[in-house]
Amino acid sequence: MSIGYACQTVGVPNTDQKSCIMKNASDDNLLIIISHNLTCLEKIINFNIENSIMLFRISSDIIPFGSSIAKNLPWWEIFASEIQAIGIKIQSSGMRVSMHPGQYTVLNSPNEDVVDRAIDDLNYHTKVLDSLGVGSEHKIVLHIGGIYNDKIGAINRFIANYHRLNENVIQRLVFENDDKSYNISDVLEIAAILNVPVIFDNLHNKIKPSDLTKSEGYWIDKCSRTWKQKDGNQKMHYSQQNMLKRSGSHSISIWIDEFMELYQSLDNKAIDIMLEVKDKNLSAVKCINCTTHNNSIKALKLEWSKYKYAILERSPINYAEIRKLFSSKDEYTAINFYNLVEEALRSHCTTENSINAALHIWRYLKDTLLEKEKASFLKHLDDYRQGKIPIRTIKNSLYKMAIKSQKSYLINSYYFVF
DNA sequence: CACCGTCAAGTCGCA
DNA sequence: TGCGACTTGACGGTG
Repeated sequence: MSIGYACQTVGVPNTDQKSCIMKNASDDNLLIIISHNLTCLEKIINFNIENSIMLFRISSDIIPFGSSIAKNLPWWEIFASEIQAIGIKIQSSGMRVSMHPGQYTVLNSPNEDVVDRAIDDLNYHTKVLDSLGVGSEHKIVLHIGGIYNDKIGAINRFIANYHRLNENVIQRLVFENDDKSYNISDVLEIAAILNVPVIFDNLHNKIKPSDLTKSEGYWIDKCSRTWKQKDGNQKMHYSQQNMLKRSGSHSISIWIDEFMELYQSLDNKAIDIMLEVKDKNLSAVKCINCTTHNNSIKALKLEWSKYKYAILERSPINYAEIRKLFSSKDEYTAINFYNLVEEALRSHCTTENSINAALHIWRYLKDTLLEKEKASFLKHLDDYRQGKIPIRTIKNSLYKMAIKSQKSYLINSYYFVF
């Protein structure tokens, strides 16, 4: 089983992709952005390897306007060596990557122009994966599309347009159930006709179920039969509803108890799980640590080093509780640890606790700083105490100081993420 | 540096 | 027929 995350990282320095608006999409500007984005992708892949994250979705925005304005800009030749180097890292580490055109790529539109653009978009996504040199188990995930008051007609059009796709696109294509139009049994029916693998998305299935009497396990098992040898392990998408937002919004983090219910229920643990969640790699590492038993103590202590100041800031009680957990000779589990982490992160910071955490970070930095920087920090702290500035301002300046002093222990801390 | 409107994309519900 | 909502993260401009 590999567990991964989509498109971007949280708390990993220098991995933020760039984009631009259409009016700035000159060849020169696009090349600058593409070069930057490829550098970011390489750093993300490095991070994934270092953290044993073996599943990752590459952002469709890696090449801005890749299926339109940049279509004839031969980025795959200009950056051939960079792309190849990234591809080698992916393959030699055993990582599996994928791409996922968004809701605006609609293959079954009655509008021919929209269909043409969808085909261009699928060609573009295929070009990215082909350029990396990765095999056909590195997939492109597509939704079926719209209904247009005639679902049968829309499905027939989808099938007809599917046959217009190039063979190299078809080799990578997989279909996913959505939360509005095509539920899991709709997708399985279409996929059976076209002999295409199916991704089961648990949250979409909760919002638009096909049959309330069937369990998630039932659909996962059905989907498993659509995956052939050349497609690699079965994949699914997993996410949880953010209870504070509208239906379909992804949760801030993957709450571990709920995830473990799914994990325990899986008959086939060889499935790969793509998490769709706001905290990205943080949840991926969490779920990996809770489902892997080798080196888990070492991995958990590393996690603790990253989470500790974010927790101190919110819940000194849980901070103490986790320290106790690690110092005890009793057996402790990753799940116990993450339950305490989650509980702390759901709490709010008091001014006093925020200052305390900031001072803990400050202790690591103050000896490396100039008098001017020290004075500035103390002034900031005073302004925060008086409610003149938000804690974010202090965190940002501490982060800059951590970068400047090359304190990797601090740079990697999730204190700066939350 | 913080804040917030805008941008891209296609569909669908509602005047 | 046309418009706004929906979604997403970064842009781009303001203060």
